[in-house]
Amino acid sequence: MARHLITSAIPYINGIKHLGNLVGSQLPADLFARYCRARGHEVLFLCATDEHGTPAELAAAKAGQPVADYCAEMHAVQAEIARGFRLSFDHFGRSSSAQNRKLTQHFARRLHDQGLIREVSETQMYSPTDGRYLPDRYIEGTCPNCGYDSARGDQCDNCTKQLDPVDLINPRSSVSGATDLEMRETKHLYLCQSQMKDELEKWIDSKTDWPVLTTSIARKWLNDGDGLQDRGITRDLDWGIPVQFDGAPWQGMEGKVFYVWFDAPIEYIACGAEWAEATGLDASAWERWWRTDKGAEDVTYTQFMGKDNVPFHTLSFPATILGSREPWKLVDYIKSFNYLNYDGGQFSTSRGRGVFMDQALEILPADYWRWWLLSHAPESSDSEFTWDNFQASVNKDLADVLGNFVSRVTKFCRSKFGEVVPTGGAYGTQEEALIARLTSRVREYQDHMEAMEVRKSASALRAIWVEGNEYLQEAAPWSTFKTDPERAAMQTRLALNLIRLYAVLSSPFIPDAAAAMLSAMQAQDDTWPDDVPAALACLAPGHAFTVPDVLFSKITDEAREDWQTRFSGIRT
RNA sequence: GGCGGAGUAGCUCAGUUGGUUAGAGCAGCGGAAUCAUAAUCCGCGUGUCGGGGGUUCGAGUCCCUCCUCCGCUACCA
Repeated sequence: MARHLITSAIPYINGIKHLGNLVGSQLPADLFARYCRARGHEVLFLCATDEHGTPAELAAAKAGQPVADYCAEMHAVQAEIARGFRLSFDHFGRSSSAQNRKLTQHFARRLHDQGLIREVSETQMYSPTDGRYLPDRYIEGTCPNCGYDSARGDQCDNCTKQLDPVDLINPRSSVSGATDLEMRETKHLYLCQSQMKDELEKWIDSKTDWPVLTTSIARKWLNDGDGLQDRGITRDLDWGIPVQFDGAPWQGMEGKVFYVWFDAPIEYIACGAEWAEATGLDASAWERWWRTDKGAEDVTYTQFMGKDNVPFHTLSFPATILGSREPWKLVDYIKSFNYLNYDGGQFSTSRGRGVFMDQALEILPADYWRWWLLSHAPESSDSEFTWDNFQASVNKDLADVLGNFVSRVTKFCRSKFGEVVPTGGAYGTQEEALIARLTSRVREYQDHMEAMEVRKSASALRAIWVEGNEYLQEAAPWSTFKTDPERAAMQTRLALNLIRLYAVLSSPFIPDAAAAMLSAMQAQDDTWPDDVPAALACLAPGHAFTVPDVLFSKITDEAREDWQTRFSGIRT
């Protein structure tokens, strides 16, 4: 039995995520976690909300709520949706937790003690009306280059020229519209990533099995321009983890907080501590996952994320871990994803374009989405969601191939033998051949799952389902029943056992349907079929079962057209 | 602008270090079967592999160039 620590990129607290966000991290992480558990491995699967930063403050202000209340509420909303998608986190934490505050301050102090933090004095745009410093992006004005009057402080959307906020003509706050902006001098802490460049590069170079998408992004940041740059890790905000020495004052840093990209990855670790507390365990329970001096030396740590998060997970966070000179667990494998596009364009949170997680669950059960998203996961390149493709894939794979298999087998048995596994008969050549094919296909499925090849895993699983229909077509128990009832009994018994086998194999992808199949078969045994012939003898002659309701009803053309229209515009 | 990714069958996508007639699923066409959610199974693929040029005995794969789309560009997270 191996030990797997699995984390999904932590979603930002600001609003409900869309399907592109889901398929890029949480869902494949869940697939892998469920698979590892099914294979009998020990798993700790963690995710959390990333709660700090300016967007959270602004969203809270817009909602007329204190930011802490807003985050608590949104965390509960996201947790509920995660449950709806059957994301099997061992803990869904919060980056605003006491545990993360403690750990983040601890790491900052360690890095400071190692000489990896320096103070930088810089000037920043301050808005007295808003009572806050404004990130470049929240300053608007007229572009000095093209005259566009809504250029942002970091870049002009019209001519794409990169800007500095001081370049803008008539700058104003995009938060309040205030024009009384002033430059103020402020001090910030920088993490000296440049000092760690060689160490990080060596570490990346050692990861020869990582996907090119992951390492190429990391190398680009390491070597682009002047190489890896030091990075500011503090901000002038109210909402965040105070810049302090383990709770004691940090000279000159009063009123400042850590930047979200410093504290968010540390939440992966803190989430373990939250999990231990929530389950009534002591610190050693999570430290044996996270500290190589306290039992984590045999842990395999896998992170899942979209490609936009790769730099922080390959460079900034490892710099924090390595720079602490403490024996924290470093990531072993990073699985990164490209983007899922929506019907010819991007999913867009700000424009409300596409399908959001809450809306998806309102119109269809989680398994439909899980199956389509995973079987079309954007692994090697960006991929595309269209309603036509979604309807066709789901109807064919889930309703016709798998769902109908369960129906035809259980209903045939009920009509000929009753709702019990029939007795009599012995395997012939068809059955031996089927078992040989299944054994090989199950191995193929496992290989893809272990390699985290999501689409290939889905395709291998589907091929296993198809084997059942092929067998039935060839064996034709409805014909043999007329001439050789014993043989039909054996064929039907085998087919019923296939349903149980499919439930076990399919549960990482479609947990609800898998549970319904097991329940219909009245089977308690859900152990992984390492031995296919044995697994197909699990339901013995005389064992009672029930005919389940339709597992997957089909998506009608009317429904598809309705959704196509409903989700084409702006979310209200 | 710089960097990165992508462009393969009507659709969604595979194509490992260049190597025999470029693949899968869906859709489509033909057939079989009638247990089942009109669900299944079998058979059927000549597609300028974005355009052009080059290297090679051989290029979807390597090099150059052009076109198109997308992402990132360090204070959005």
